[in-house]
Amino acid sequence: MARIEDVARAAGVSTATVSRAMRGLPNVSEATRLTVSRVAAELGYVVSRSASTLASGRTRTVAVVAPFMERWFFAQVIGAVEAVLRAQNFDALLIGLTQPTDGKREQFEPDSLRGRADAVVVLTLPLTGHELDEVRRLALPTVYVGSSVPGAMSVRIDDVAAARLATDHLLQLGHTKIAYVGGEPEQRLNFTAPADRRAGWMASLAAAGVEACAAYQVPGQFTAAGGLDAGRALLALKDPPTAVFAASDEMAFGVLAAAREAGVLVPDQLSVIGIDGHELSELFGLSTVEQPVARQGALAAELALAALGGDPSHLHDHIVVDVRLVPRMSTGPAPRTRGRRTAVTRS
Amino acid sequence: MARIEDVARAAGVSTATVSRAMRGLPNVSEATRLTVSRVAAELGYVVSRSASTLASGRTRTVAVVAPFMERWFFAQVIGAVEAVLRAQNFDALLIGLTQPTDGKREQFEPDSLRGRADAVVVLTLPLTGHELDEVRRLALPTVYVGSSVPGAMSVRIDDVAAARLATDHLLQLGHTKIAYVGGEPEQRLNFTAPADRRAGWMASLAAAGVEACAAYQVPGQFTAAGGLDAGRALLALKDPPTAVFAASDEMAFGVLAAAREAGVLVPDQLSVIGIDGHELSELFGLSTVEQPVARQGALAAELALAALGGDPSHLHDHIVVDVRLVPRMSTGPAPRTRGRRTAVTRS
DNA sequence: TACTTTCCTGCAAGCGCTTGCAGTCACGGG
DNA sequence: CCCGTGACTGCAAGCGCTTGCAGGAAAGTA
Repeated sequence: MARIEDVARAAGVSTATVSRAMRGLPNVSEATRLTVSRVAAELGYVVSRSASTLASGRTRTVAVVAPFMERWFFAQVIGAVEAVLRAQNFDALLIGLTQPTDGKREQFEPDSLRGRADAVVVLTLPLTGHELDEVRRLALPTVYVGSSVPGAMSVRIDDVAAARLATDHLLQLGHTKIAYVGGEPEQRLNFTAPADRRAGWMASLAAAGVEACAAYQVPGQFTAAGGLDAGRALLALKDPPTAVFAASDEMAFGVLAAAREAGVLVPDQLSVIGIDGHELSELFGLSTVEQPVARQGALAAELALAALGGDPSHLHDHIVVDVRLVPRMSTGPAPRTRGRRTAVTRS
Repeated sequence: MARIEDVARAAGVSTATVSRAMRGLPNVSEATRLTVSRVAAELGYVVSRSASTLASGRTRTVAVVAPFMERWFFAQVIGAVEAVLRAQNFDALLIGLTQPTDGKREQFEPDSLRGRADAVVVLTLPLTGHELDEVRRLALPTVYVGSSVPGAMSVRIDDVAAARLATDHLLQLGHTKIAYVGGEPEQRLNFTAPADRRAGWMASLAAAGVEACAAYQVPGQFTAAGGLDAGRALLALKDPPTAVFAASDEMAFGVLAAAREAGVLVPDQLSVIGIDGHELSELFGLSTVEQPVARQGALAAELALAALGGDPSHLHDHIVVDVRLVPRMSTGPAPRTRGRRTAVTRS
């Protein structure tokens, strides 16, 4: 393939000039720039990323670190990040942290990013303190999505407020037996979403003078399958809740399925609300607290690029985007009857 | 950061030996290898990817090209590809082809991959002939997922057979008014899934002696929203179908929503089946033709790695993975009554 | 006219690895 | 005792760009 030298020779200038012309640096005359880019195009010249990186120290690559990129939220965010990066001719290097079967998450090796990325976008990830330190030590612009870490940038929603919004909605409908389906109790340093959402649920209940029964607190792994299990467990209780607040729409779908399975009518006998604004929540009539998912990804990418562009003004931004309650048919007034519910079996 | 020279000096060997030792090449004594790796670890030495790439011409990177990485199928595949690559210490470079608002897909520039990836995995993508040629010209191992291209490797399902399977299922239930919700009629060279699935549908009907009514053929953009529109259109017909075969589960969800919206009972008045095996299809009782999505991604990555490993035996593999029919509650016997259906409104 | 400035451009020294080729050393066979 | 063999290791020439510095021409100033 054509090298910069070929272009230089063909254009009758030095490689230095070609380099500068190709990158739009200011100290190149317009005439020269035109010649160079024409010649480059003719020769099909493409700058060698590795050579350019080696020489300049810049990679034009942003690492996107995410667990479970299969999940809706992550896929949306990654898509948005990638789009913004691509528009600026930056590359997105995907770093997935798949959970091996032994249950322990694969160790994240921030060191391996050294020299491979100019910035890092970390999606809601239960990092250990050690890992956080390592990321910090990389000294790369870093932006967290879905959680905030001191000293880095972040984009997120107010999880506590979002959870309160959802729970308040249920309270206003007259519910008092409100369950929470969330993540693992595990407390990783910056994996605050599950804890925060639970906190919001508790705060909301407390403000209404309702007791947060421990049995109404069920883990759902943030997956639909987990939500299904959680829903089953809740509906099997002696005194089942009349409403469920799931910390994600995917878990809420699981709860809906559990209800259908048990012949429990939604929303007549059970109200369900989630958080996310999942594409399918509208179709399935799931009430939810919608968050701007793609926008968070785009913002994260923009923050990273701004930092790379040398703009230091956002280096400590902690952007909190707004959420909004979207009531749909999965939430309704609390049932009047106080007695045991009768399971109604369909089909 | 530590350079290879620092390690060499500290270990008392040449950089050449360090380089070989770090990569596990055979011609290094075990003792030396141990010393080198110990010293490297102590110094926190990390090989510079760019220098190594520049010198060797190998990038240890596989480009993953995908449209809409937000969609379920793509997210799953990408996740699987990434996991396999990471396990072999390869990087996944995400190349998204977002559709700009003007409707035309962003031009894919295979040339830009030159020198940035050792192999390419292309996910079901409506490439133009020109783009296909360019990819071919890259002379990199290329594997297509979801479609096959002559001269490259591929992993896919038999779309025609999958569609027949779905349609046959409906026929066996006694349906004859079977609609097809698919993609755009647009015929891109290797974007054969929509056409193939439609062909399967037609073949199945033909084999059963049932006419494939043109009005029963509706585009659904392969999205839930598109499926909703399609479902609405079908249900608004003078003579609506009693069954719908959607070319993807996401579209099928849309059809289900349309039915609910119209008060049409599933499966009593309308049967719906999709293709995919979407995570939520089980929860929502959607009958489907399940395909091993993650496995296709993993296979694709493995093919790419095998080719990079110098194994030429798979260079022209066209792997076709099996699908299986998973009947659920969204499909049932065709309604007996031949007259107009009465819309039943719930809630 | 002589001297700054301003603008462009070229020189050449790297950036940090990889690898073909040429040793070096210890051994065993002739 | 000499030499062929293996098994390692080191030399040094790149890989294809970027960039600090210096040179040279054109334009402005005195």
